[in-house]
Amino acid sequence: MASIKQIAQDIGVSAATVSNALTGKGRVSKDLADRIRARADELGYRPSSAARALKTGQSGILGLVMPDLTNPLFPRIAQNLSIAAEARGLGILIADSRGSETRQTEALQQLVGRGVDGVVVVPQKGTSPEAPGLPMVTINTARDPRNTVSADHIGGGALIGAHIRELGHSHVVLLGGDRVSDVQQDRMRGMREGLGPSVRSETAWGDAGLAALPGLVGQGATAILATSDLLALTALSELSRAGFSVPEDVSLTGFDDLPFATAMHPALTTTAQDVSAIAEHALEVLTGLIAGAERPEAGHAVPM
Amino acid sequence: MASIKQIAQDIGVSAATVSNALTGKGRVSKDLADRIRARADELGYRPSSAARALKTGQSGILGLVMPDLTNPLFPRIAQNLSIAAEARGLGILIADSRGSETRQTEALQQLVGRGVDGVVVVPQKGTSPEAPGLPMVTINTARDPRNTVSADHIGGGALIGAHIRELGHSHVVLLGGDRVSDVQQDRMRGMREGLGPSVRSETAWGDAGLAALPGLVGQGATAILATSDLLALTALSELSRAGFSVPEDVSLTGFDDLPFATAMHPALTTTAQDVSAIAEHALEVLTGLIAGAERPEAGHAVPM
DNA sequence: ACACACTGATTAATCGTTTTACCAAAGAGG
DNA sequence: CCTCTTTGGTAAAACGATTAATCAGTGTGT
Repeated sequence: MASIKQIAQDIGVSAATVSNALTGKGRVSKDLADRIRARADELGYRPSSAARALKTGQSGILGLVMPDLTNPLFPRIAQNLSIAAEARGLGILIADSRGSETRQTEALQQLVGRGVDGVVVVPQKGTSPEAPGLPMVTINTARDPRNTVSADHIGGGALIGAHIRELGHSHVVLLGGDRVSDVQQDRMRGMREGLGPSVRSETAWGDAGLAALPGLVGQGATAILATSDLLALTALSELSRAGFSVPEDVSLTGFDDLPFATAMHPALTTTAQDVSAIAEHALEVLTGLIAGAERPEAGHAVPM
Repeated sequence: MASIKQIAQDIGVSAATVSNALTGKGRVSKDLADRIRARADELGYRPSSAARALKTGQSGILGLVMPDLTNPLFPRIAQNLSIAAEARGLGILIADSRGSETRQTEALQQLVGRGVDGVVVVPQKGTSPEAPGLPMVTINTARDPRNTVSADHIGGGALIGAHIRELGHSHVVLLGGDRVSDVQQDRMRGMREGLGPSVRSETAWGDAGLAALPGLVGQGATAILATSDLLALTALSELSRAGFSVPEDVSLTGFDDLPFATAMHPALTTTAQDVSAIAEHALEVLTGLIAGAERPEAGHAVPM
């Protein structure tokens, strides 16, 4: 309600002086500046973000396009991005593309229309959207050419693979949810690397893969390596329905370290992304781009 | 980039006419309006939301204050609110208070500073925040006097209680996470109502309550009624660690119907909030308040 | 013919802030 | 005493859209 003009009148100076005093930019005497600030918080003054945005061309708001908020991993990313944004005095406008690619592009348009200064996109599986003339960073995986920053999914997969190999397994199943997901592809590739040539591994995808699990275990597979915790949970249910118990009859690993993974009994073997570091780096690059920096030539992978 | 002035010059009319043509408000001849619109999308014109907000005093953005995005229930609410907002042409700025009450008030301040038109608040357990002179709706539970809309937690609890009673249980444990949570209090109250006087029930809270579970089951309790799915999952882990199996030795129920509840085997008995209806009603009330309507005198409870 | 309504457009003010250019007064240096 | 620099401040023009007030024509009814 209270404007800069109000304060100016009260104190008896010009609006420009008030602006200078509050932002600390122009030249204002220490004493006067103090009086202005005092009056400002007496009135509970808040600068109009609309007016400021209009004049400066910067809204101080970033857009965030998420593939699906009901998948627990993404809110975690959103939360960390919002922490990182807050630390920089920026706000975050979240758009959910809810699984559809068309909604993803719509969301992007919407955000542009609302005047965000830049966008962070976690792309829909298998897509690589573009923002029309707007600073943008992508959080995906190394496989995506437009990727800006991501967890080192290959490295994380390798960790799990190696762990399983060291436990002495010699026949395992790699379980993926969706072939078109670059992230899952990279996790699988990493797992194979970690397992090495000595371990026999079979690959199973999606619902068909889930259904095939009991059979594969019957044929001697001693471990299931899922590409996500959610998938591991479903696999667990499928296995116990078929009469196999974990970890007695077969080992099971996940990916992402979702809250329920540790609450499960026995706790799911899993691996955690450093979501906070990813968010931090994403915003670092994005604020750089907004300030006019060059786009870094290569994506950055945060270790697991 | 392209402004209204740009279009006006190109066509050879005044800026006012362009504005009128595009918003459909003033009087513009059909023919001219068409030419203006055509030129507008040739240039890819997007009205500056900052300018519009400045002039009209409305940003078209709502604020959303969430207690903790890592709890899977809240992203679901956020998602549904964002759907409801989108349908009304509004954007949503999300702030996460991450479990702290001070951060909750900070977040509210921040949103106000960013010029949101109104806020939806899902309060921190046991708190009831206020927004300074801003339209606001609260999503909590009937117990909260400032509540605007909520699931019928009492009714939901009663459903579960009745279900358990009908199954023939005569000695059960009500398991809560945190006493200060109004929502959990109401769920418990509902459960007691549903169980009726014939069923003996004991109440257990928090970590101490979890630890006491095996003992209580040993003393003859045949069902555990948790106030949330997340809590039920932890209870499951605690029970199986103690050698009890679910549902053979003891029954277990949850609340919220989180995705993992159905993925568990056996599936967790649980109850679902109609989050979509809640979101819809919350925005209905909020947009009403923004338009100047009176605050409805009582909170609205969406049935389970 | 004359007042009158209607149509289609324009002018100009306004929202609140930032910012450039300018100005007055005061001290510094010669 | 005159010029030069520094300090502290103001005036005014933006930014891009909306909107009330106005105005020039063109029919219309009497």
